[in-house]
Amino acid sequence: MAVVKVFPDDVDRKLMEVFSRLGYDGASMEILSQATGLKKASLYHRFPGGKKDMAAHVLKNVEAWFLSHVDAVLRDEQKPLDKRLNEGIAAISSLFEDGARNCSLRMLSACTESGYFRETIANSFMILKNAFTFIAEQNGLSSEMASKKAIEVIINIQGSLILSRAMQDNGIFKTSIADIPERLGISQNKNLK
Amino acid sequence: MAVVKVFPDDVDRKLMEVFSRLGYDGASMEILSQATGLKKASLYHRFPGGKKDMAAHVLKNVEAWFLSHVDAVLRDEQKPLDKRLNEGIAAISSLFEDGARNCSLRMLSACTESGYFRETIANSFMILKNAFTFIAEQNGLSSEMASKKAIEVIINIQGSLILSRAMQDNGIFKTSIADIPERLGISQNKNLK
DNA sequence: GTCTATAGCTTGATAGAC
DNA sequence: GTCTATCAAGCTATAGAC
Repeated sequence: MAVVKVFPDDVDRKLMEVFSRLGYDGASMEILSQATGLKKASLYHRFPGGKKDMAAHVLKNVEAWFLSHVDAVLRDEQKPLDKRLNEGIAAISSLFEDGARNCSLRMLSACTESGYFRETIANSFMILKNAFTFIAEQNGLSSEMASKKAIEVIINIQGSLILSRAMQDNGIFKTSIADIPERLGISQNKNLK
Repeated sequence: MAVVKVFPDDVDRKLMEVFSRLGYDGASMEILSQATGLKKASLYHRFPGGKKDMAAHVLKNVEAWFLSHVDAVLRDEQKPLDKRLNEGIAAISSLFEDGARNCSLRMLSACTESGYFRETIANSFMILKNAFTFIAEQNGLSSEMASKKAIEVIINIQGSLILSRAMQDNGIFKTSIADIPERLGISQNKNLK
């Protein structure tokens, strides 16, 4: 399977990496400047609103990424259900570097400017929830149960990411990710291409 | 059931509240001063090492709290298994204000000084893991399975807390918390005093 | 569109009176 | 043990050359 190139633009990717590692308040303009290779004035040229604009831009990129790499994938009925699911899971795993990278949504959801980002972050989580609910329903679960299971999947992704970083053991994330199909009651066919 | 008074000392409690809301980098000395009602110089008198000392002190308090309100409770064999579990869960729920408050461990685990706190944070998570593993083993689970289930419990607490805050719906946390006994295979006896 | 230089403010931290 | 006053450093943000 091809490696998922998370963000094609280098600056976008570096901004996401810094915010997801240090959060909004920990990511200073100096750090963001060094990470991107752009001087501070250049960053202000690209993002007139400053740091808030940069973080909002990262969140917008993350939302678009979830739409194309998870939502669209899980809803692509041209492929078998379990294959779609595996693809979406693999994408998520690569976004978080198999447990080595924190989630930008989480890192930007609790900071001195959290009010400014709240709606965007909630929307991204909702996209994920709806995508997993869709595939769970297609697998035969009731609407209510599918929704519950979808939330559990997101909880497990977020929680295992925290524990993986805290315990410095990516295995926690990997195990949690590997259990997602079973959690949704979708069995794995190992012989699929 | 008596309300669990999280931290008896007012200053300790306020410090915990600020760090758990804004994280390390978002919690400025000015904010910490206003929250505690102590001027900055007074805070430095109590915590010569400054902000790092304050955060470390919060983490030490949290660790002690987990030992007394969760670990000791789950291991108290004088009480029936399900009652112990309910008590520990209720304590955790009150620490996080039924889903309204972020976890200090998480908020301090990813910041510009995260290396300074890493061991303490990992230790607190290990205390929780061992406590839940203990009660799961007592319930008849194999050592391996009990450990796996204990990690799942912590993952669910952390993940549901994130989602609750992001979606502004404490029900997500409450549901996840309520499912813990079932997750450990420990049935509930509603008639227990 | 990127840079150097700098303004103006906030930060973490300290000195010293009481 | 708490306070007022203050410092040097780092911060976000801007002006203006190229």
